[in-house]
Amino acid sequence: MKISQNIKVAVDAVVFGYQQKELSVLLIKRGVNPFKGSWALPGGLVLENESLEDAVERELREETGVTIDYLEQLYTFGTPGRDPRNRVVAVTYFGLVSPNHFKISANTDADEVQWFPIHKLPELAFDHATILDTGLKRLQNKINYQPIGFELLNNEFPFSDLENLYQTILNQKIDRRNFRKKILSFGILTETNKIHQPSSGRPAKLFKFNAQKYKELEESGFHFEIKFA
Amino acid sequence: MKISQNIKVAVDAVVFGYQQKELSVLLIKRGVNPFKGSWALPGGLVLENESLEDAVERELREETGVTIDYLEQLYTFGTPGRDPRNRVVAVTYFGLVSPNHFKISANTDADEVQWFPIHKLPELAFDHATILDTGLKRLQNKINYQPIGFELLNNEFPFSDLENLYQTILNQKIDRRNFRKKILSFGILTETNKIHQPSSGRPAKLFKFNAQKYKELEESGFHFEIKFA
DNA sequence: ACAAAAGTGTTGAGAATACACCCATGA
DNA sequence: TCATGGGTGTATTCTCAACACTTTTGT
Repeated sequence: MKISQNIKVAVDAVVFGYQQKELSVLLIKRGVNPFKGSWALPGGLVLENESLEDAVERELREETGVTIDYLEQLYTFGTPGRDPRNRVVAVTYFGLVSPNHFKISANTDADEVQWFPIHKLPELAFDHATILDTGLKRLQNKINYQPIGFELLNNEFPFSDLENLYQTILNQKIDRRNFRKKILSFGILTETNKIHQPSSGRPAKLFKFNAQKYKELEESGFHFEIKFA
Repeated sequence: MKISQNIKVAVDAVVFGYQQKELSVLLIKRGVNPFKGSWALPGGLVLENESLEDAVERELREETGVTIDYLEQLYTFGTPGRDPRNRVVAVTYFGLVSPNHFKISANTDADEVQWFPIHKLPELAFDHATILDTGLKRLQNKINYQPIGFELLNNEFPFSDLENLYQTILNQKIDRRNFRKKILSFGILTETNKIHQPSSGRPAKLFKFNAQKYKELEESGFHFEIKFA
């Protein structure tokens, strides 16, 4: 049974960053048709001998100059007609970028790539709005049971950053005392002896996520899990 | 930028069934090279104008004659070299089949399709062992926070079936009293007035999963979740 | 009467929640 | 001294875990 199939395979990435208490997504402005001039998720066709992960990383590098800190597969979108030219199956990825990699477009036209706060998104090309939404839901879910939030913070951070991050992503208030108690009880944060000087107010101790410790705990049956009132 | 890309897109399905206290997977015996004669997951190339879901359903129908009761996307495997012929990207699906759809191969050679208990698997073609494992993990995870277990049982079932199902899938003993209490407290089971006569022992009431009720509860913020000692 | 599976409650321990004031710093 | 954000403890409620005997039926 020989089937002549002419479907293209692409990768697209929903990449989140967090700065100044805002969650943002990395978008590029399309330079070619279709949807020329529209904003879209970074991505493109997979090369013949390239793994899917390599393809995403390459596209991100080429189109945005961003260094990605966390990457996992999100979902595959393949409905016929989602690309007006050919049939394109898009394997999408979910990425996180830490603030020190937040600077973008070292090697591309600065007009063509930009962080958009999640509440100020432009119209998106193709079905990218759906993809983005899928990515956001993944983030909102996963942050409750995997320590991925740390990827969106500096290596060393004051506790309030973590609080704010969760509040921003989940879009709800959380109890500061209970949250701190819970997170600290996990024993996956190391207290550094540095302190952070906020623009005003009392200085704060800086903490560090201890990935090594987390792995150990995980292997001995520990589950990171946060619930909110 | 024109890229000539010659990657094929396939779908494969990890389909689970549950009968006689055993969890089984649906496999087919390959009739063509490569891996002719090997067991493999049902699947095949996507047709030009067919959605991915349609493709899985078609392949399952054609190759196994099975009617699927639950289907969701699992993961996409695309490492170059996973198929020795062309580059093939496989979008894999995770399926569940209820006991009344357990009969297979109405329209295919009976030798070519078979349920294999999860602990008596043959060698599998391609990277299908990895895919199967991914599917099994999905099942083991998801059964804890989504009411998908019911898809593996008859429409009406005695409580012990549910207990055994969880024990089988999670491969651990669970406390009957606590389990029943927890599940019933959700209010997503309807007690029928039928009873089930076991081969020996006291007859049991039959229950039914109330999908309507579950949807309502879910919309009002309820989360199905089971934890075990 | 016995074997087999169904059905059923209570108690203690630990976790989640709700809640408000003092502290350290810079302006 | 004031404004700003950091840091901390307790009492109550709820949920989870541990645990064993009685009931109904067929043989």
